[in-house]
Amino acid sequence: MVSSKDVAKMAGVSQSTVSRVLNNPASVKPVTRNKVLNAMKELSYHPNLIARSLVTNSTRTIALITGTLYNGFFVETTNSIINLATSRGFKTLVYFEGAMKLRDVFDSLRGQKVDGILLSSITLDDPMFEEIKRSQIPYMMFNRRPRDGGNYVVLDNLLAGEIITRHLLDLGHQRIAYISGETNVSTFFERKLGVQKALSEAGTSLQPELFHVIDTNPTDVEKVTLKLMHMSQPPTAILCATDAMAFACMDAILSLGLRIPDDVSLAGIDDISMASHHAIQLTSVGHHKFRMGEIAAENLIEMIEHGFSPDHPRQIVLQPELVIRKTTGRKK
Amino acid sequence: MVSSKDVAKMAGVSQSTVSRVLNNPASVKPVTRNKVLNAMKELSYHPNLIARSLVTNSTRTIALITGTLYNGFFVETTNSIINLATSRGFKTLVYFEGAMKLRDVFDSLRGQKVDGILLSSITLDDPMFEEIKRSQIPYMMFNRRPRDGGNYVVLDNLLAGEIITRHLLDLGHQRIAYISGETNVSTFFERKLGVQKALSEAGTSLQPELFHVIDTNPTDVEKVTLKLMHMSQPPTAILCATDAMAFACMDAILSLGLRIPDDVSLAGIDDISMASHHAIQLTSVGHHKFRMGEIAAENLIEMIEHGFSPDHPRQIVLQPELVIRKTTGRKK
DNA sequence: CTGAAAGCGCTTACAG
DNA sequence: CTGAAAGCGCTTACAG
Repeated sequence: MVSSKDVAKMAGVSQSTVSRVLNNPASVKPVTRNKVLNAMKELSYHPNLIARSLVTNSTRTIALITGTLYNGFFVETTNSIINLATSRGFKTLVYFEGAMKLRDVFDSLRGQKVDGILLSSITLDDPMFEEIKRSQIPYMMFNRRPRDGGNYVVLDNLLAGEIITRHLLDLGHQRIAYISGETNVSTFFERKLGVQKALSEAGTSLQPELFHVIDTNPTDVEKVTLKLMHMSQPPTAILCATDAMAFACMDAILSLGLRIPDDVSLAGIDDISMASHHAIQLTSVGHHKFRMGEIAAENLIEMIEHGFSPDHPRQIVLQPELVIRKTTGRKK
Repeated sequence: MVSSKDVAKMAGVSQSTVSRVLNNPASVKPVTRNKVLNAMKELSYHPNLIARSLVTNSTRTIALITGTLYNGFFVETTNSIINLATSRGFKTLVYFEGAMKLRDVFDSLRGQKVDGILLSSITLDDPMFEEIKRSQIPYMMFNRRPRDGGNYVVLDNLLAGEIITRHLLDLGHQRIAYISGETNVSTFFERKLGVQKALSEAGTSLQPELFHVIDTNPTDVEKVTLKLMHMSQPPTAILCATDAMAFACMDAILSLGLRIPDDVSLAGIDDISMASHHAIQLTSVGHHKFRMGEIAAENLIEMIEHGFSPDHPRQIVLQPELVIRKTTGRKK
């Protein structure tokens, strides 16, 4: 491998000068600079970024710890995060939730000297939150947040749950099923609170046989959907805690030969882009245009470049918007 | 930051010994080893992987250069690639096609000392291909390949194009439109060849007014679909070169109030998982079960760990399977 | 504007 | 089984 020492020798200068033309070209005389530049080209020299990182203690790399791409929401955030990071000259190391324990990912990240961390994968009372704060590495959580404190950008999930439930109530639905993910996660915890709030304001409540907390994978959603629709008195509307779950739910409903919304109304939360496809037309509530991924990445990079104080956390809450499409209808 | 020197001091041993308990614990006496281990825990020591990489010349990191996640095909490969890499102890640096020039990505990768490269983003006559080979970095291409040579895993795209076209011909369609991506990319080049082959075997050919080569983004697909359906004599079937394009095409057809397949048949290529959703039911041809992403990652890691010879390239061609769903029907 | 020297935090022969 | 020394390829004061 050709090193800056080789370039220096060929150009007849010192290694320091080679380093300068790389990092502060204005500080070296044009004639010298050109000699160095030519030697670099001649030897097709590529500076060893590892060596540079060791001394500068910066890698221009961020880590993204995200929920699975089988959830279209994370496809969108992953896409915008990586694109934004790239445009700002950062590389992105991607980790999927569940493939490794958060604690191991985090230990590895410390050794790797990433400049910042973006994560969606944190539970309400996650013990890792303290460690992350203690590590002093700039971080930004998105979509989910710990019970209190920290830097994050999230949807107003309580309001989202409330709005979408009220929409179903307004259509005359009384038997509303709610399929949720585990409530040790802020999104599911808060969305459920919103659902309950809207129901109680309507003088009713979440009925135990219509409320299911499950793993969010398509198979489990399908199973519980079949169970619901096979009840002696099935729900007239099903609300899923995410659009990704609503897609799986829709798949199961249609597989039964039932029609949406004629036989059962269906709604989701997140308003991901596939929801607007003409073959889907899912009623949902979300924040599509606010670009949560970009907000997260932008704030993180600002913290990396301009410093941050733990005393002034960045807490951004996006307002949800109801988007009524074709999967919800008046109760017959 | 606490370094191995601090650990050594606290444990009363040399830095070499600290390094040994990390890399070859069996070679150090249990008593000594425990003293070191305790010191590490006490100081909550995390070895600096950057420093290690500088001397071992290995980063346990691979780079993935992939097409956009707005194409569901790449969602699936990205997901399986990162999961497989993680399970083998590799980190994954992700780059999206288009966000940076391939040449810049590649220059950056050299400096970063990634252990291997996985890329879908290469054109038939891409000048970068020579550079990649010359760099000696293990690499594996997937989905697309250069005109000749190299390590890759691809679908038999010609056969795929042929099979799906024959399916449409068998249903009695004669006015078959074909919407393709740029043919300087192997997938589109070969799929088109397959389409032409099937048509010519049926005594017909690709008619210029029904053949469109466009950028694969949804907006352009929708535009060309509208143009097609507004012809005085519209096609009775539309074939899209990828499922992702077919989804956009479907969206446009449905927005016109037309029914699929009653008014027009629609088919794609890739057989991505969303194609089987009951609200979509897209007829397609692909290799779903062969897990292209995993094959690519597995081969790359094998090359990294056991070496590779440019004289024996790894060239894997997956056989396509036709999956007839609900979007294609007999010509009326 | 440029060079010599030290140092970033590891690993790796080498010697004992 | 363990330690002292050198070195990986850069950058960064410091001096001139």
